[in-house]
Amino acid sequence: MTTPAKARKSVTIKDVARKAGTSIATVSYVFSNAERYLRPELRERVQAAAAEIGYVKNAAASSIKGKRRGILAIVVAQFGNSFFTRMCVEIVSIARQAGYVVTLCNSDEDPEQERIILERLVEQRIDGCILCPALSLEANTELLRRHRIPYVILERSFPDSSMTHNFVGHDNFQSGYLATLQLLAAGHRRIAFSGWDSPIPNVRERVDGYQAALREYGVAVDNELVLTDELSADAGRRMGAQLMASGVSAAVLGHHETAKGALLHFQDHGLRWPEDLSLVMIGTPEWAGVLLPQLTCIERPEHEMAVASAELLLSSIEAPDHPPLSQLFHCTAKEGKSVLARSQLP
Amino acid sequence: MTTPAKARKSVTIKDVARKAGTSIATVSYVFSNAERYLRPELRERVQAAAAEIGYVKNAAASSIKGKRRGILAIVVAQFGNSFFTRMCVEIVSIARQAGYVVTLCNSDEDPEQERIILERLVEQRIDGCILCPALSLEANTELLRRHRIPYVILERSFPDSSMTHNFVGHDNFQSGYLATLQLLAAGHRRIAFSGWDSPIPNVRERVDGYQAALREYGVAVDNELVLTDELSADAGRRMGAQLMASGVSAAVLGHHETAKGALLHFQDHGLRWPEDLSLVMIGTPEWAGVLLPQLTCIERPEHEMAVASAELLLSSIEAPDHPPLSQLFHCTAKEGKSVLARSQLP
DNA sequence: AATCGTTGTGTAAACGTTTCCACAACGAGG
DNA sequence: CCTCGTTGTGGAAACGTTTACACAACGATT
Repeated sequence: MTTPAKARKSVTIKDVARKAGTSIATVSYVFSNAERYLRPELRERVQAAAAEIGYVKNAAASSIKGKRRGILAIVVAQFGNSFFTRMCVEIVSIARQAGYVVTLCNSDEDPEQERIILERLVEQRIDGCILCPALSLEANTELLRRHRIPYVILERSFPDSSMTHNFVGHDNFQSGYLATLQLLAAGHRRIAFSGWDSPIPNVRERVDGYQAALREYGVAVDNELVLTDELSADAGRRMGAQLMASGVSAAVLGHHETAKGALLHFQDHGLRWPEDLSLVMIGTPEWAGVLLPQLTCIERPEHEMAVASAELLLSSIEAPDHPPLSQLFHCTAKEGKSVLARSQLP
Repeated sequence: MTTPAKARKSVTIKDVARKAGTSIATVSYVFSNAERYLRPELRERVQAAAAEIGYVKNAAASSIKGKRRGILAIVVAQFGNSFFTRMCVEIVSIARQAGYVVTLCNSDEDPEQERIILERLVEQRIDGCILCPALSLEANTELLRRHRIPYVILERSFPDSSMTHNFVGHDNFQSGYLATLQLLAAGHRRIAFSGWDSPIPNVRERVDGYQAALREYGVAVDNELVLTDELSADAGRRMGAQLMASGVSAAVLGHHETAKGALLHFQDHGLRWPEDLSLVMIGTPEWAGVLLPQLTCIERPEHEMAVASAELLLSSIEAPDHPPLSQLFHCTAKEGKSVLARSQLP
């Protein structure tokens, strides 16, 4: 009777030591302690033995002796959102250069999912985390703090958070302000705002910026012109219809997801931009590049934000007791063809 | 002189045991061995103690005793490609339900990057991997096989691979065929193909499908009409120009990335579809949803493919010695407004 | 009262690393 | 020839878990 081929045990440091005719300590020094001086001949002999039997060190085992884990995580609330996708790509590549593997997670705007994800990440004893939180902040960052896992809050800020958390995000007030300014400067006075009806402060801040810009131009703020709805293309279509009915000459599309629906509605119903309605959109989704006439977009400095958050995380891993840092980035207007200059009449 | 606050050691199973007045074995049973019977009172006491001092088990430590690691990985060659992004979202969510955390990696079409990534993943002793390989297959899957890490090749197949690898992908021949068929059926006869000039077989197979469809309709294959170029919007623009100059009445846009450039070129130069040129695109990028007139797209069954690859991976983790399985999915045409029916003249 | 299952609990030996520390080998100085 | 630094190497004790196994406690059988 033949014994069934049983799963071969994995190759360990011991096997390498035996093969190279040395001790396990030496092998460990070769792979995990570059400072330690070893006779070059010995070092090479060990490496050759390792290569021959296909040894790769076990990061899990090494981490329980206090070495760093080698894993970072990014937890975002909207993984499909290309703003996050693009930043993730950059963050992952920076992290890899620093020797980390990155776990990407999607909470899908669900704080409960987020909690489950973070618990699993804590189980894995990740070295650090970049978090774009769903809805609320305290509940889940508490978990990270208790386990002394350095983290950076990305893009979504909450009141008073700068004292307790590392933060990288953009100035939502400014993006709302800047968007509105494009339209005001072109002579528009009846300007609507459409956006996501969200409990997170970002949207509210954009509206505040919008209103501040209006006031600066002496335009009365009309709350009827602030439209918000849920985050879907259908909701966007509804708002598109409302915009068409509202009689405004210009609109700020405050969130790309709903903007998509509004634009589809416009196309379906023959509304042309900028002839019939001037538009400025906050954000630069993939499709903004192919849609003509090109929209004027308020662009977030994605690259800088990705670099900043990655570096902030890496440095707070190095210095865990460093006081929290906040970095607020500003947007720039990327001019398209969607704003029509209009005679300056009331 | 005050001692500096040193990093508190992490909470371990021992602390819980001490707090609950029991042994570490019992604590371990509570958290990692659901079958084991324990007095309910004891179980609860342990859980309460753990909650109180904030214990979370260390997955790394538990994995070195042979328990599964709890980490899967997806390595794709084009992370920004929304086809992959959307599948990733689904795979991650299926994996999470099975208790895994998923690491997402981007090789950026670079086999060397891919190797580095896979080596790190092996270091982490991941439980399984879904891989969309850059350029070649053998070099890097060898590493996974040697470490007995179950894997599934996604979307990119290579000759003879079905014997050695698990595979989930779509039938590129069929997608090329189906795209061309839309145009042939509408009466077109001079039909161009534009696509990515890639060493991976996918594109070649699409061209084969395109040519097979032509032959089936008795149309002579003209190699001049097969355009390929690198993967960029600029290359797409070049091909757009070539298409306009070629005098064809219809074209298959064989890859969304170059298609984007071609469409921009068309828009810039006043070429309208379907009036001036009928178009069918293989793939459904985000922007296909907003561009009017809506393109007829050849759609891959993303959802089914995501589910299939996740389940294939999970099941080959359960049964590592199961022979490799290949699943080939078929595309469907999603009709838009970009194909003009044309009188059946030669 | 001695024996025997049951049932529940804890001791201790792994797992694959890292790293402290002891010590071997060796040439130089007495 | 002995001692003493150097310098390089390896023995062995951790790290936080899991789990085989021994055993305590207890009621039921002889």
